[in-house]
Parts: sequence; structure tokens; C-alpha cells
Amino acid sequence: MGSTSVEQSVSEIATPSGCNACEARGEGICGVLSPQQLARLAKHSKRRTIAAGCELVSQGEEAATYSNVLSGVLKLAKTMADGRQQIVGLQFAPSFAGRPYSHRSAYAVEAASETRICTFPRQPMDLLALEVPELGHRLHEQALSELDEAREWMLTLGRKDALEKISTLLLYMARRLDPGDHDKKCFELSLSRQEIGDYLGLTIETVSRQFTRLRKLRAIELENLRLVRVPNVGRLASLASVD
Amino acid sequence: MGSTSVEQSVSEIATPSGCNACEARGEGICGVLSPQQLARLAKHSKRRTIAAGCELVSQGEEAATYSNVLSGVLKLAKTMADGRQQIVGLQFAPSFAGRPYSHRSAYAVEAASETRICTFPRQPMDLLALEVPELGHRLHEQALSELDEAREWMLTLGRKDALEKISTLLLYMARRLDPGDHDKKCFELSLSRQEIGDYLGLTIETVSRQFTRLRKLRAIELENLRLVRVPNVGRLASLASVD
DNA sequence: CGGGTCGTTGATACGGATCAAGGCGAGTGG
DNA sequence: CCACTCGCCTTGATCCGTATCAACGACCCG
Repeated sequence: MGSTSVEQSVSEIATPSGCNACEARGEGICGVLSPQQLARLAKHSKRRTIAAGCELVSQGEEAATYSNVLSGVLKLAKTMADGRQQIVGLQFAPSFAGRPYSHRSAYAVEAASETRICTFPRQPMDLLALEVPELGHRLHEQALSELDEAREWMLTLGRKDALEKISTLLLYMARRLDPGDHDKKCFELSLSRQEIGDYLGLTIETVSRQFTRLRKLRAIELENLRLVRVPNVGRLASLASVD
Repeated sequence: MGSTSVEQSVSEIATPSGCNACEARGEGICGVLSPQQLARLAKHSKRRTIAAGCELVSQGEEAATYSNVLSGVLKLAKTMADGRQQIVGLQFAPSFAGRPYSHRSAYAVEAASETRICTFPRQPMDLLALEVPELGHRLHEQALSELDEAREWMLTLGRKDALEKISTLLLYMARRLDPGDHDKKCFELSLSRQEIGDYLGLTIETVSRQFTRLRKLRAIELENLRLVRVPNVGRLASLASVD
């Protein structure tokens, strides 16, 4: 699980003259900014493509920049002194990544898959968030929905068994990566078996066994190790003990 | 675990002409409001004393009011269809309780111990939060620190064993209920053994055994079932595997 | 081809759940 | 005042789900 440094994996640095064409402009936080405000931020912003496994911010570090996720998935992970690890959240496009208003990050931020992000320095962003109520509000809303998600996950971690945990994760990923309310879903899992274990408080062996179990139950099909097909979302949801 | 209704347990309703004397005024949400703004909120606010076990908001309900916790402890709990329960957070004075900007509550809010709160209707509060950046910011900060706390708890739930879980909880309660950086702490536990289990993903029997274990290890002393004395915070922290 | 990483599968160990019994304090009624 | 009950907690015996240990397969890359 050796994480590469950011510098090594920058494969594209472009000045964002093209905020207007940015895919995160609509739903992301930039959507609420006026052209002038956007210019203030964009002056120092950089687009980067981050390789899977690359660490953006390490645990305990006071990050100098925030990011918007343009595509791909970031994982937020806490590691204990003896190496035990817990993933405490994932960030999909087009979300904002960072802990607003200066705080050491209590977790590392790492690319789960190859990820494109737009980074910008913390200070102007914090100022803008205080000056522009709409921006502050957008960040607040995101924090609230991450809080809802974290609490939902506490229920999964504390009270579900291994099969329910894996089903819950697959359902969650399916909803994020193949949106819309089809009955069937298909998506590319952006986490390794180890990472799934670290998200659910399980070992890789248990993760693997439950995948096999779900396949035998015909709740999922695996095209390959990463490509998951869910033929019937309702059945998976009932295995996950989700509403 | 029968929860009484709010109405039955109101033992004191006073018009808050006395916001100025309010103990939550300084650190709480209200601290950032001008007298006029405060008046707008206070017009509809009510102080109540809530008995332990009384449910303020039920899971899935769209709450009509927010509250400030003046004293005591509220617990936030999620319950699955088959009855499994997980506590996903506690709120101590002087914090704000509620999900800003209208959303169904994903969890029930219940008094863990006898609790005094100040309630006020949602709508004027939401408006005020949008109009007064300082208030929005304060709520945002609280959401962020609850998020940090929830993620810390995910690590506890997913990766710690029973002894570490109980030690982590006791340390957390000690810090909240007996603040200051003494080496010794003493506090009244506001949760039953069942509730502790529901917070940590354990059964009451396991909770009880770990209490006994901690007593034998001389990491805690129990005056009675609820009154805990911690002779050496550092030792408890190392049992909790906390930084 | 050999070596490395990642995932799967099997055998066994162990921590916490479950089942069962009993203790203790508070409230109630005789 | 005591006997009784009820809720809450503790302790012991046993069971089971997941961790651990070990072997092996699939795939990739040198």
C-alpha cells in the first residue's frame, strides 16, 4: 500500500481559464460564485490528475489547499499507531474535499482510483466562504450530508454482520457510480478488497468470502474483480437490511 | 426502554425574557446574535426540562423545532426494522440540536439524562441562519466538529476491540463531563449499560465484563453503577489506543 | 521463466454473542 | 416493617461469526 507523492503523479497542469467549461461548475461549490469571485479563486487554482494510491493530504497535516473532485474517487482514511486502518468516507465528483476554516486533517486523503481534481489555496477560499453566504451555505450543506452519511455508516459498522456490510457498500457504490433508479446497476468498484475491509471493519478474507456468497446468492455478478453487476437492486437492499 | 412523550415531562415553561441570563448565551448559537435578532427567535422559544428517556424527535420525522441543550445530554439513535439500535452521537450543553435547513431526521433524538433545553421553531431559525453569516458559520463549525467526531467513532466501531471501545467511551465522557486537564477525572455516566452497548456496537454483557476488567486493571473506580472515577487519564488513554 | 501483487479458499482459533442464573437496589403493597 | 416484584447489572457456560494462519490460483511485469 505504498502511496506515491503528489509531485510524481501530476500528469497535467493547466491554468483554469476554462472554469466555464468545468464539469464541476454546476453542482459543485463553484456554481454559486459570480465570475469575479470565481476569478479570485481560479487565479491560484490548478488542475491535476492524481494516480490511484497517491496521498494528497496526510493524517495530522494542516493542508495548504482544498480541492474539488472532478472525476474519480478520493478516500478519507484514519490509521492507528499500530497500523489498523479505517476508511471514514469517500468523495465522489463533484464534491469539495477539505476541512474548511483551518484545522489539522484528522485523516489522510488519498486517491482511490485515478482522480482528476482542481486544487486551490486555503486562505482565499476561507475568506470567500465567509464573505459569500451562498458559498458558506453550500459548504455547510455538504458537511451536513457527509455527517448523515457518516452516521449511517456507524450503524453499518456497529450493528450489521459481514454479509449486510458488503451488501450495504455495494448498494452505496452502485447508487453513486451508476445513478438513476434502474432496477439493474453496473459499475466499476474503485476500491480493492483491502480497502473494502478497511471501510467496513473486516479482513480481506471475510470480504472475499462474502463476495463469493453474494455471487452464489445471485445478488451480484462479477465481470472481473472490479466490475460489478447488480441484477436486482431491491434484492441487494434487502440483504443489506436497508430501508 | 419506553420513551415518554414530551408533553408529560414538561415541568417548567418560562418565557425567555431571560436570554441575557441564559447559560448557553456565550458559547452556544445565540452568542452571535444581536439583541434584535435574538428577540426574533426568542419570541417563539420555550424552555423545557425533559425527563430521561423522553423522545424529542423520532426517526424519520420532520422536526418542527430546533433546540439548544442547556444542561444534560441528548442521544441521537438509529433503529433498524428488526430492532437493532445504534447511537450515532451525543449532544452536551451548550450545543445546538437539529438538522438545519429542513430534512427528515435520520435518527431519533432522546434525552439520555434529565435535560434542560430551549426550543424554537425551525423556520425563523433557518431564515436567520441564511441572513446572519455569523450564525450560519457557527452552525457550520458545529456540523464540522460533529463530523470529525462521527468519523473518529467510525474508527472505534470498525477497528477497536471491546476493551478499547469502553475505554474510548469513558475517556470521551470524562473529557466532556469533567473538563480541564486534570490527571484524575470523575463524572456521572449519563448512559445505561444498554445505551453504552448501543453506542459501541456491543451487548450489555460484554459492556459489563469490560467494566469489571477495567476495575481490576485499576483504570477506573466505580462509586456506584453510574459514578465513574478515573485515577489516571493517561493509563485509560493508552488502553483506549488513543493518540 | 521467475517473482510480485492481489484475490480466493480451507483449517483452526478466539473474541464477543447468546443463553441462563442470580445479585442488588428501588418501589409497592400487605 | 417485611415480602414481593421489577429493572438493571453481573457472572458463568456455551456457541458462532469473524480473525488468523496457511496454501494456492490468476494475473502482470521484468
